[in-house]
Amino acid sequence: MSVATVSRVWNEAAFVSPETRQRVAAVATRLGYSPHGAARSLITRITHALGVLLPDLYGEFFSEIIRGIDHTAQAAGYHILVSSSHDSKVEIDAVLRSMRGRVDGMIIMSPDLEAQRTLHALQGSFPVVLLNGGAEANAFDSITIENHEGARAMVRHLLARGHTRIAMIGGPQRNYDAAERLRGYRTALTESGITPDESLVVQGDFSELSGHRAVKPLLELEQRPTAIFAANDSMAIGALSALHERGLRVPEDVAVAGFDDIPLARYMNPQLSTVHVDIAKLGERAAALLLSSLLQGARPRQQLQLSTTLVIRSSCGGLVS
Amino acid sequence: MSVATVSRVWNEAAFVSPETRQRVAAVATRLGYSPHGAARSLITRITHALGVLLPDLYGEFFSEIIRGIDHTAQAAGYHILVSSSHDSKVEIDAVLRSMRGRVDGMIIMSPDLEAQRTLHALQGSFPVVLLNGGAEANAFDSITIENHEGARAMVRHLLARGHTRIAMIGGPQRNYDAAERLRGYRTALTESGITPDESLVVQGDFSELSGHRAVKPLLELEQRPTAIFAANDSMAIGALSALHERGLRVPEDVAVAGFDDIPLARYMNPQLSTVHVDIAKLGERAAALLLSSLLQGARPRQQLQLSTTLVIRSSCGGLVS
DNA sequence: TCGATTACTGAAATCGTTTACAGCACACTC
DNA sequence: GAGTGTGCTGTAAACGATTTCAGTAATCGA
Repeated sequence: MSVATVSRVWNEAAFVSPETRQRVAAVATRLGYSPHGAARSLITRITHALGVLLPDLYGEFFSEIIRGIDHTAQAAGYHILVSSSHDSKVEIDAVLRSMRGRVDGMIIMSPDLEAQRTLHALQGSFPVVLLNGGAEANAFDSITIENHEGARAMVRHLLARGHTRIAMIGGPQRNYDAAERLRGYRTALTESGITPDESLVVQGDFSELSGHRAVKPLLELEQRPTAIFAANDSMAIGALSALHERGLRVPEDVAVAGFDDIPLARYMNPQLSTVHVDIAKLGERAAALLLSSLLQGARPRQQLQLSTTLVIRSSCGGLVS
Repeated sequence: MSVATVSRVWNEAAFVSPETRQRVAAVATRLGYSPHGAARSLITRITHALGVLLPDLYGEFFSEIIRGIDHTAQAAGYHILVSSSHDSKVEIDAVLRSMRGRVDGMIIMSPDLEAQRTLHALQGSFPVVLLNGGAEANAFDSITIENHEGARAMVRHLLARGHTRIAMIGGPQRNYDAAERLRGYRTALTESGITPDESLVVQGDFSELSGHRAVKPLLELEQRPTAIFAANDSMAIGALSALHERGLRVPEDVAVAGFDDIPLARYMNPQLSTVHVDIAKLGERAAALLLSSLLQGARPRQQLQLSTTLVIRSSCGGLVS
């Protein structure tokens, strides 16, 4: 019984007589044999694994992304190899190197604008899908959220409700999504003839704590804002709790809105108005994009945009009457 | 220039003259060379990857677990290969097989009591750490949460606050954690001379929605409960929102408590009392346990228990005065 | 000057598969 | 009965690294 025959049985390929097939199968189960992944990948050049590079694994946003990626990957028989928290060029390089030969392609989310440049060198050498990639997006397959449109729509809604002093809690500096959302905020304001007041923009870092902290300076302004728009839900939730602690009612005293629509947004009290992003779908689409480029081989680059929808709940006072 | 020399340069092993080292390094960067993972693993029998099997990737609990695992794994130069949602024996087998030769060891979380039996066969063949494994736990390295103690402590606190009709929203059937928490609830009741009333126990599935739904039957009881203890925070949050919708005040009308202390618990309104579990640490410990068994080789099996602490916030009325 | 030691480099086996190719029996055709 | 398929199985060469062992040149001591 040669190894070749065993291999053929295992792959259900070529002509193998039923009896040998039986015999091999029997021995295999008896010995508890299963093929060695690394050895197979070595010769077939297929690993059945997708690399996933994320900036961080904190919070529901990333949990949802991973869930989405894993969902479609698994359906296609792929595993995912996760690595997180890589912003600097050196780190990204290291991860990329250590994943060589272990994955068939990569999904890279690196909203840090600096790190984007690192990716430039990668171009074409290796199947890559960029998630929320900024400038470099069109050099790769990529998928992004309609950040600008989403933020603009939310601010327009707040304006329609009569708010004129709308504050924004921004995201981390150098973060692509954050920058786009801020831009959308400014667009909406100027479109309705309001000059953005820079004292109304406080910088956060997408964490609940930073949202909590951002409230103080805003309330100390001479002219208090009547609405606060946070660049993501976590910060909006932080802001919500800070407002409660100060005895301010939401939405009566201050309206609050977020961005992302993480699962818990609707369970807040008051329920959080936000810009809905189907985060899991973002992951699913990214995985699908990568898989299609793996299976189809060369094809023109694709740039996808995931649309957002406004979800008006009670934290901003409900629908415009 | 032979491949052997290149290998030596790359591994910084043995004697290589500085000049050759230079030359190799130069050519390597010029060609953008980096070693092939699968090929290395094949001969060294080291993959520098940890397999992670989770029942599901939904919610903050799992996101925190992954974060914890990834954190220590990454510090040790390991990646993690994730696979989710495997309850049936067939699925678990398939994943285990497909990971052979791709990972050095596995962290398996499979709270489903049925699936546990599947693992039995694995024993000893392969480094495995069980996360919250029930019956099979002592056949492997394992780490569990003090579910029973945590639940007991919380119910005792509610009793101390004068509640006598305490309802419980339980977790999925056949789930080890859920079963232990329920057991702790019953222990606390009987310890203080109260016979557990089965009509006060509603089954959920750890999701927010199920927590939300569980409230209705409880409020329709002739003798309403004055406190609701949910087997996890997600369900507690669901219950909270259901109570608000019905115009009931928390904690004045009904006290609510959860289990896990997910990051958002403290941002709820009212802030959620809960049993604190350092979830990320659970993941970290599991990874550390696995890594230590990989590096140290044979050593006696270890069983760890992660302790819990009571976090009393306002949703159950605060501290006992 | 010669052998021994040292410092480095190369040849070749190895890991566990896949796969092209060759080989072998048997049946079929002419 | 010779030639030609057909159906199956085995041999051996990959894949890209690591590692043992042997080989070579330079250095050293006597």
